[in-house]
Amino acid sequence: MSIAERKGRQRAEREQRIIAAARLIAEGAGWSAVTIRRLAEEIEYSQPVLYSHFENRDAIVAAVAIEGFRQFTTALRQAAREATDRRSGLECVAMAYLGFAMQNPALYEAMFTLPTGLRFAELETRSELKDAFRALAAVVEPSKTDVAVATETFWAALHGLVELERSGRIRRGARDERVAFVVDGLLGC
Amino acid sequence: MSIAERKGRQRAEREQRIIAAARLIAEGAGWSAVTIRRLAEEIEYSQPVLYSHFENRDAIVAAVAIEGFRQFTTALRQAAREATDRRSGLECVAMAYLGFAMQNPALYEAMFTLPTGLRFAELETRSELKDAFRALAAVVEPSKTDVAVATETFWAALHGLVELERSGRIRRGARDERVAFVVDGLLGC
DNA sequence: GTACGTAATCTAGCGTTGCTAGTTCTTCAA
DNA sequence: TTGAAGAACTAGCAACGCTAGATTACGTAC
Repeated sequence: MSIAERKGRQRAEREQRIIAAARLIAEGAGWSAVTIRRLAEEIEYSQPVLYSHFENRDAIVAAVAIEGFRQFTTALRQAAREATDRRSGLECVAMAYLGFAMQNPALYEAMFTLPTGLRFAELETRSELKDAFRALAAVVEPSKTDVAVATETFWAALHGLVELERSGRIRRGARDERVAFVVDGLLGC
Repeated sequence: MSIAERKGRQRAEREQRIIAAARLIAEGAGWSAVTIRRLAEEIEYSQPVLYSHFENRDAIVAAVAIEGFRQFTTALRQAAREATDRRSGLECVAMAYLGFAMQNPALYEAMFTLPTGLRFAELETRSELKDAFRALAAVVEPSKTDVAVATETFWAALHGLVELERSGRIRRGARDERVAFVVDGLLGC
């Protein structure tokens, strides 16, 4: 059995190399630079090999996105741990959210903007995606109103801030004030 | 001069036909179906003709987006006119915002997601884009805090709700509750 | 009315993309 | 040693954005 095990291990390693290469290229030159040919060259295999790992290009983006959600959840949980009270909990998580998105723009794009075919808000939703939502819900939790609604709205506000700031639709620089505004709004309810 | 005028008129008409075709195809089959070849076929001219009107494909998307912003501003202003008090003003505009995005998904995508090279939050920002922001600011206006910050945050929350709802990341159906949540937050500040 | 020069338009094709059919090579068990 | 099964490669298809160069249409001057 050890031969089969070795093969499986090598295959998994190669798959990881594909995902890592995709993420690296995307972060350096944008997702349009992530082509099958470029990835094949990077892992030193021919193009059809990639299709034995992933159904199509979107599936590669999806794999990067899943990895991103794991890292994202970790970042949010750590931020929540540094908080002292409810207000600072919301603030820390909000700033961690924006920081993550700004420091990993291509990763965030894979997670939220690019077509990946990932399922959300459904039964078949992958655990990585549910965990991210729960990490947000954790700091919203002690709320009088519906926690699900509050978390969804909190999430939407943060996602909107990310997208509008990154596309230059709102001013750079007033980020702290806007976050404070969101937190105040949430605390008032 | 009338010959030159006629030519200019016909040229402008053809440009409008390109924009209309792009929008129609995008709304029916997604932006990936909007190819230069397809547009050329639609207006019954060869492909290079399109490049005498627009620098590249992105410029066509941008033209659709500009048209979208005009229509968008009109919709927001009309919604604001139907309001009786501050709360209903925010609610009406918020619902009009979400309604517009959901009824014209491809148009909204051109306006906010696709690369168009449009300038925002700058001196050279086109009037159509500034007008949309002002229509939002109008209902936020009677606020104690910084109106710019409040408007940007309001906008971000609405944009986030659109994107998360459309990509299926938050539940369908609880839209009204989330809008109420946003409005409550804004009124509390 | 005719010839000419400019402007408008088209044909054809380049380089790149995602993806795949068909072939060759490698590996392992009998 | 040999033959089957699996793994990987070569080569190429159709479609994409975009453009150089040939061709046609048209307004103007004689």
